[in-house]
Order: sequence, then structure tokens, then C-alpha cells
Amino acid sequence: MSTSANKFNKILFTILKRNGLKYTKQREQILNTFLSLKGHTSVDTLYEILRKTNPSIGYATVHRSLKLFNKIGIVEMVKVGNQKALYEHKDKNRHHDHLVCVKCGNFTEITSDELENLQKRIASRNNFQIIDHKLIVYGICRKCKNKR
Amino acid sequence: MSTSANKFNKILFTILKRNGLKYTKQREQILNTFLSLKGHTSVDTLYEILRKTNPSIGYATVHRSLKLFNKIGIVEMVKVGNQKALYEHKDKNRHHDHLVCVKCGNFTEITSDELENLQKRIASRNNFQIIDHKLIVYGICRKCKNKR
DNA sequence: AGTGAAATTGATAATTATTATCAATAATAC
DNA sequence: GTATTATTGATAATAATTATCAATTTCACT
Repeated sequence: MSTSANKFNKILFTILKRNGLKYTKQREQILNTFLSLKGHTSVDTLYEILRKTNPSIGYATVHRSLKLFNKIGIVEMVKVGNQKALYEHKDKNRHHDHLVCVKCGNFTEITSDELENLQKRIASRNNFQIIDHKLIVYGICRKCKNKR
Repeated sequence: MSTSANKFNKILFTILKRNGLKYTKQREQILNTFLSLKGHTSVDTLYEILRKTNPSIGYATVHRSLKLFNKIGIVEMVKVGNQKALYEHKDKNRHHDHLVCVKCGNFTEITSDELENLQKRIASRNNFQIIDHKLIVYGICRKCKNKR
């Protein structure tokens, strides 16, 4: 096991403990495999990959774990419309949002300090205590624009 | 039928026609009943209300119609997480977004020119042709903050 | 007004993602 | 090491949405 994986595992252990949860082999595997992937990963995709190294892992466990990781703040969940949930790495410091192309379905990640600040102003105007926000901009990406 | 309903019906007819769709009694009823309600309406709620005046109307028709109305731009759809879709009146001129309270589930509508402009800047930076956007801010509303 | 092509409806089945159930197993505090 | 408690894996249940399809309705065109 690599040093960085070891480091992640310690962090995982600490966070789970802090939340009164147990550190399990499955959770370790699921998180490490998830972190080895880039971009946006669905439960199904991750499950299929995990099965190669651990054929006995259960689908429900993968589903539950990703959901749990999202809840305790170590992975990010993105949902667009009725589509299935996708999970992505959590930026350590910056929240990011998404441009979604309605033609090809691809995501572009965006970060914007202006948006973070604007959000705070809007919330304080409404006497609203922000926990999080999700901005999805729908449109047509550069590639698809050029296609026509 | 009221004058305003008549007006809506003409608009509906025009928009349907423009989209190559037919004007039906059901679509008229569904839209008019929907417009007579305030706030955020689910398919189920609207279906139950419609059944009182038209017991033979089908659930699928209500579902399809709201979805269609959203597609052709005459009603707005809001989805939060895995919850069922809610539909709301479309603001004629202004897009609006939502603050969602994670405690009580209530929505607060917000409009922001700053956000509209910011969105445009972000999109143009990414060479992205905007169609629409949805911002949902999750947090705790004034009422629930004061409750504790 | 009548007609024919095409769209819509209503009932219901199918689909899909997610969540619940529960006995067996594993992790952790003591 | 043991008791307690959470988690796992398999699968069933749930819930929203979408597909199917025969019967009906709309509408463009005479």
C-alpha cells in the first residue's frame, strides 16, 4: 500500500471515528479505489471496478458508503435532474460548480470566488444560514457548439 | 371561464402550435388548474385536484403535461436531491433561484441580477453557451434558526 | 363539414435509482 | 478476550418516472 493511501486511511479512520462510525475493510477499499479514479464516478462504475479486486463486495455497500462519504464530507455528490448520482473528489479548499452540456452531457468544473461571495450576500440578506450550495449551468459546450 | 383563463388558453394554443403540438382539453385543464395554485406543486397534488373536476383524467397525462410545459418553457421545474419534481409558475421576466431549508424543507425564492450577470461572465470565460441555470442554496432558514 | 394522418390520452406495465430489511459477520470499547 | 454495536451482502421493497399501446381526439386539408 502506498504512503499516500496510508495517509488517506488514517484520515478516513479519524473522520469515521469522529462520527461514531466504524473503520471497515470495505470502506477503506471503496474510498481508495474511488480516489484512484478521476472525474465523475457512478455507483455502478465503482462497483464494477471494485469487484475485480474484491468479488464479494456488495452493491449496497458501495452505494451506502458513497452516500455516507458524502454525508461526512469527504466526497462530493452531483445530481443532474433524474439521472443517477455521480460522485467526485472533494476539493480541499474550494467549492466548485458545474457547467453541464445538454448535448454531450459532459461536465466542466468551475470555481468562482465571486459566486461564493454573492451567495453569502444573498443568504445574509434573507437571514439564511448557508450550509452549502449547488449551481448548475446548463448550456452547450465549446466542442458541441463547433460541431454544427 | 374567466377572461384571464381565456388569455392563457390562447397563449397555450400558440405555444403548442409553435412546437408542433396539439391543443387538448386535458392540457388546458392541467395548465389552468396549475396556474390557479400558488407555490410549488407536485404531480400528485395537481392530479388529485384535477380529479375532482375531471375524474377521468389520467395520472400519466398530468405527469407528461407538466414535463412538457417545462420543456416548452411555460412552467418551471425544481428538483432537490432525490425528491420528486415540483413545478412552479414561471416568472415572465426574471429567472429565480431557491434557498432550501434543510430543517423544514421550505423554499425561499430569490432573484439576483448579480447572479445572472456573474453566470454570463463565467459561461463566456468557458466558451459556453448558456441555456439555463439552477442555483440551490442549502441552509437553515430564519424560522428554524430561531427555534433552537 | 368530412376525412385521414398524426398526436394524445388513459390504464397499466416496465424501468431505474435508491432505500429498507435482516441474518451473519466484523469492529471496537472495555 | 468478550460483549456490544455497527456493518455487510443479498435481496426485497419503494418510489418516481417513463414506456407501451389500443382507443380516441385533434387538426390540416379538402
